[in-house]
Amino acid sequence: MAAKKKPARPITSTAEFARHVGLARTTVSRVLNGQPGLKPKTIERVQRAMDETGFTPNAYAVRLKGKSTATVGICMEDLLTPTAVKKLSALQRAFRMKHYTSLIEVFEPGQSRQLIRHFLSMRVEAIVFIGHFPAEELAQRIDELNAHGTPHVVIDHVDIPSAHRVTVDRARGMIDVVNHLVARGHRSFGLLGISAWLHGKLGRMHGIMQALAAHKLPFAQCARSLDHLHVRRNDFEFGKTLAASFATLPDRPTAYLALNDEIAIGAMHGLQAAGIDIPGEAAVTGFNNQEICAMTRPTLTSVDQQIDETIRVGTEVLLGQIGQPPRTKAILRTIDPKLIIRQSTDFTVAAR
Amino acid sequence: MAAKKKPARPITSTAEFARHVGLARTTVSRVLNGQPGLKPKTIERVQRAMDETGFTPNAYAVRLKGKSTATVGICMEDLLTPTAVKKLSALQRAFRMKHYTSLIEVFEPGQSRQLIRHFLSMRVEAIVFIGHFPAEELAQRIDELNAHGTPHVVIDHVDIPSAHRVTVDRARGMIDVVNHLVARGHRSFGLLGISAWLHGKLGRMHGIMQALAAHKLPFAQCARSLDHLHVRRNDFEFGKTLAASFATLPDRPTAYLALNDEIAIGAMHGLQAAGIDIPGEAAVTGFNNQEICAMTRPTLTSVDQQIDETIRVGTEVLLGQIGQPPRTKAILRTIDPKLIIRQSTDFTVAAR
DNA sequence: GCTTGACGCGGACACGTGTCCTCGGGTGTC
DNA sequence: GACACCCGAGGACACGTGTCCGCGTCAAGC
Repeated sequence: MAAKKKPARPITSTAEFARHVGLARTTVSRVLNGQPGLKPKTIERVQRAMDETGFTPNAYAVRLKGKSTATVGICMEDLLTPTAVKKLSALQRAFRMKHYTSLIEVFEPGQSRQLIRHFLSMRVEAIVFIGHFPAEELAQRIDELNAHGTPHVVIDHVDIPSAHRVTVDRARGMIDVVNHLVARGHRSFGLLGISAWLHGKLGRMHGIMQALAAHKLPFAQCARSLDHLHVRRNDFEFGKTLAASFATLPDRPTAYLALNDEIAIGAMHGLQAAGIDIPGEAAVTGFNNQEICAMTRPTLTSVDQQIDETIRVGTEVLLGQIGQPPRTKAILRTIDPKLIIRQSTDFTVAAR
Repeated sequence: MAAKKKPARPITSTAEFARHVGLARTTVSRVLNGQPGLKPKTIERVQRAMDETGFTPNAYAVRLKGKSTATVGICMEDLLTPTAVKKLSALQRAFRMKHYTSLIEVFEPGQSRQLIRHFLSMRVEAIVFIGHFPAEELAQRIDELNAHGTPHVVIDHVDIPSAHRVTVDRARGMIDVVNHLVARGHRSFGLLGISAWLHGKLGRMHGIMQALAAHKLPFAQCARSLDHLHVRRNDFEFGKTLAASFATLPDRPTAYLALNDEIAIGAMHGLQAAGIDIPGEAAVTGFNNQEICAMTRPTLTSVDQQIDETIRVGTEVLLGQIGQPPRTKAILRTIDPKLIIRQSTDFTVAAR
């Protein structure tokens, strides 16, 4: 097709390329940048030579000279959390649509300073954080960005007051969950991986307490956690282990609220292994509404994060800062989640 | 902490920064590049000023001048396939360890040429492809890279003869699966999403045929596919739909081999919904051995891709090309998968 | 007081590009 | 044949950095 020859050394500069085509360097440059006043035949000659030689202008030289880099940095908690990666995917697509290039890197505790410096040295126009991070370390990075005047937005991690944040309202999600379970007759709740340190008023715990209070159910008596018995993780095994512990309790709860779908599915597995029927003897809820929720036995009630909406708002917040004077007040936008009811809670408990 | 002041405009050049510190630009540059012959006190003065001002040298200017960009391009099929993202995660970590920066982009059919040009303009030292792509389009890109002299490696996609490739031996995986199922007494097999167009000798179909032949089981009579009845996808729903179709057959197979775990789990769901017991009345196998396999009911027998090993070999192949004369012969390295047996196949069928 | 280093200064060049400018050659028009 | 006009050539500068080199300054050692 295009590239037939094997140039021992590829052409690396416009000057060299222009010599190869038999034109002046400036002429080639004007073709590449679409300037007017050129004979169509000349343009076509350059195009063809580019295809043949595979020459590409050095982006570093272009960006050095040019005003804008059209680049954003994306800092990920990790690349293994499915929902975080989904957000990354949506975000990267959104930026590509707007002709921004994304630099994607993973936040390593203790190394974040270097990472941000790398982004800044690449002259990114903005930085996005996706996921949960060590709070004080992130807060330092945000303060530095604010001082530096680089726009940013933090998605999901909510307890950095000085940061612009976009997050699903997890409290709202848990309120919906609790209301649903209470309506099904449940009065005792096991918490799987949900702790009070999770993000204040928008956190899950806050929603649970608020909802229980609205139903005049005293939290201390109704809700129970066994997280402290095991090493905290966010995967199937953790849920399974927790469920095994709950199964041994004489007065075990009838409903189980998990931090995420993985823990919920693990918990279902653990409860079922102990001979407990779901949803007949125990209800279980997840969080994130991953596709797998519709494929478990029973299918899993879960809370949908509305990722597309989150990313839409996130890019809006970010692009709204570019080219604007720095905002004095931090932005906080919340997204309403959506409860998806499935079989794992589809059983009404007889009132005691 | 570090950044207290709010400079209206951040410092953008070493010259400006040097003026701010009260040193010569060259002196600052020598500090930044760790050259000898500097008073410790001077070094410390520069360090402190960097922390205070948040100044970072312009990477574009540095890379323009410097010899090596220490950058690799990673071209992903998408960011939604869990196993592909796992490979990305491992690969990015591996490169970071070797002080390479990764540029991560998604392959869009029809846009791949622009993408590779972008990588080349960023002067990447090598390019990795992860996943499955439109074959002829990828082949063109590989030819261009070969002509250009840019090292590459393709992970997973195997039917590009001119490309350096690393892949798990999927045929080997299916041979293990079939042997296992035959040993359990199965003689009839339903194929879920597995087609002959999948990659020749290393493809799944080839392994299945080879294994059946070894057991003197005629493929045409033993294996059956209903893929053509539905729109091909790779998710849970596709498996569920296929299973529903198989369930209606009077002489349905006793074992089901799925393209991946998602289809397998969907199929289990579909079969169970039709009242078919697993593994009592039907065996199901997946591929990829994702964590979820241990959490389904029953747990799912699957084939582990050995991702870490794949990535290890992949980086080895890639780094072996950098700085070397281009190889005349394409490299093909295969990784042996590992069958993980679980409940979904744990039942021995009575011989007919 | 003189010599000798140690250390920092500042000029110079190169990297590859975009853009502006002047200039010249070719073409078409009347 | 004279004129204007179009289009490309080529010189110049700037972008921010790394590096080399000669020069000045300051302090310590004799």
